[in-house]
Amino acid sequence: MSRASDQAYAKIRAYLLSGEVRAGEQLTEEQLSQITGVSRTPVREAVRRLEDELLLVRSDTKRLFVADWSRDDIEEMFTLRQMLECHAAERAAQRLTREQVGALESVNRSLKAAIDQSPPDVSRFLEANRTFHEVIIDAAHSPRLAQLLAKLVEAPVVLRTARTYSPEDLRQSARDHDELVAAFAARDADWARAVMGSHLRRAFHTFAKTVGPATSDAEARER
Amino acid sequence: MSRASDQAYAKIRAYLLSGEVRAGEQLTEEQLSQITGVSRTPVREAVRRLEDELLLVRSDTKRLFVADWSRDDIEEMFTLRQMLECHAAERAAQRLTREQVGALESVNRSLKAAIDQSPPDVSRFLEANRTFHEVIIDAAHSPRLAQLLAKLVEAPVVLRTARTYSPEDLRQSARDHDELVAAFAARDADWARAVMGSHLRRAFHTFAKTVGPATSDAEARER
DNA sequence: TGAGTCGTTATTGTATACAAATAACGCCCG
DNA sequence: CGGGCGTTATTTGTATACAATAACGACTCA
Repeated sequence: MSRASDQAYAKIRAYLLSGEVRAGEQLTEEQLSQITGVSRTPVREAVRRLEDELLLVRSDTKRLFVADWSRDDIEEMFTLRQMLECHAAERAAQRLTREQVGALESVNRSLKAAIDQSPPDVSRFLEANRTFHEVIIDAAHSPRLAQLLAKLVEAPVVLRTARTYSPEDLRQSARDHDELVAAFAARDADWARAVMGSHLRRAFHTFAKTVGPATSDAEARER
Repeated sequence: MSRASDQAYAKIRAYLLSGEVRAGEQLTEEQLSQITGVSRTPVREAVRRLEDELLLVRSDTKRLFVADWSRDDIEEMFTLRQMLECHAAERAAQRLTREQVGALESVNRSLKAAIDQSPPDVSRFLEANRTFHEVIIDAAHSPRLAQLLAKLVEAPVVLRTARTYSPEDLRQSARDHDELVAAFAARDADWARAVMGSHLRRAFHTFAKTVGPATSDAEARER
């Protein structure tokens, strides 16, 4: 993408995740233009991307607000991600080359190395994790699937960056990845799908523990 | 949305579907600005939406081209839509109110009326069909799911508008809808999912008949 | 002849000024 | 004192000029 609008995108995103701004708060393009140091034109471009990722939302009259993700929103997002990424794993199992499986192994070695440091290198872990899932999605050879998933994956990954992971959570992730690699090496699509499913569903619960309890549809409607 | 950029969006879309322009052809923002009668600023906004819907694509150097949907692209899209819309049907079965089920029945009556005209009123059929699926997606109470589906549904529906449907295809659609209503009335999520699955998969084949034969991954790579 | 480089033209990206729409405020009237 | 209404201020939307970048073609030098 273009230089200024990319820069704007990155800065606004960082700003949203920094905690300096509360969910539901109004922002103006002018403000963001000052924060990012570029004019409103690229800011508007960046804002549209962030709207698409649901980090920003617009009121019915086009005013801009920081999105407010409830626990239900997050669960919904994980559910959709699981559905799509299980499909990706299934397709990938039928299409991954030997080299790509090797690449997955290598990425996962890096992921484990990040865990084994003390303290664990969380950002390196997240990076390796991201790459691992990316290779699978690429191997699924489904550009639209990749595009849909990109949207879903972005939001929570970033919300997550600030969170603390228990070493056990990290190790379990690594074990899941190992099992995925085994399923891929065996070209067993069902196995791959199943492992991916439990991997992501567990990730949701790990994530949800720090957010709060579930609400029923009826309760949700009251808000 | 805003007046000029909406107008630009509608006009460009109509232009793309009119057949005046070939797949793969390059377009410039300037051209589109002249066609739509608005300046490049709202054109750029419209173009972004159309890129998102994959009716336009950009080269690596940001030049703009008319997207070229292969049969494989279309199949991929239908597969994803099926996955998501089956999920929507399942959720809707657990959430639809009596009134909403009544609304579905009513919409489907209108759909049948459109078929029974001679000649069948295809645009009325498409409109009723669209509404029918919309009610279901709404009832699934999953805004992100709705958002993802909106993207997938848009492209083929519009490509389709010019096509001819056989009366038998239309009647089969109506029967599927009837069965979906029955599944919803019985609150049987599995049934609803299954019917939705076959409904959409058949729609794909009906659609694909007019496009051409499938290609293997290997053949696809050669292009 | 063919690859590489420079200059020209076409196209996209950004800044800015202004127009339109919307919210906020205060005023008047009941 | 409260509610509707008009005015002002804020915010988003659009047009336009200019800057940056990429494609194209001609020319040069092996």
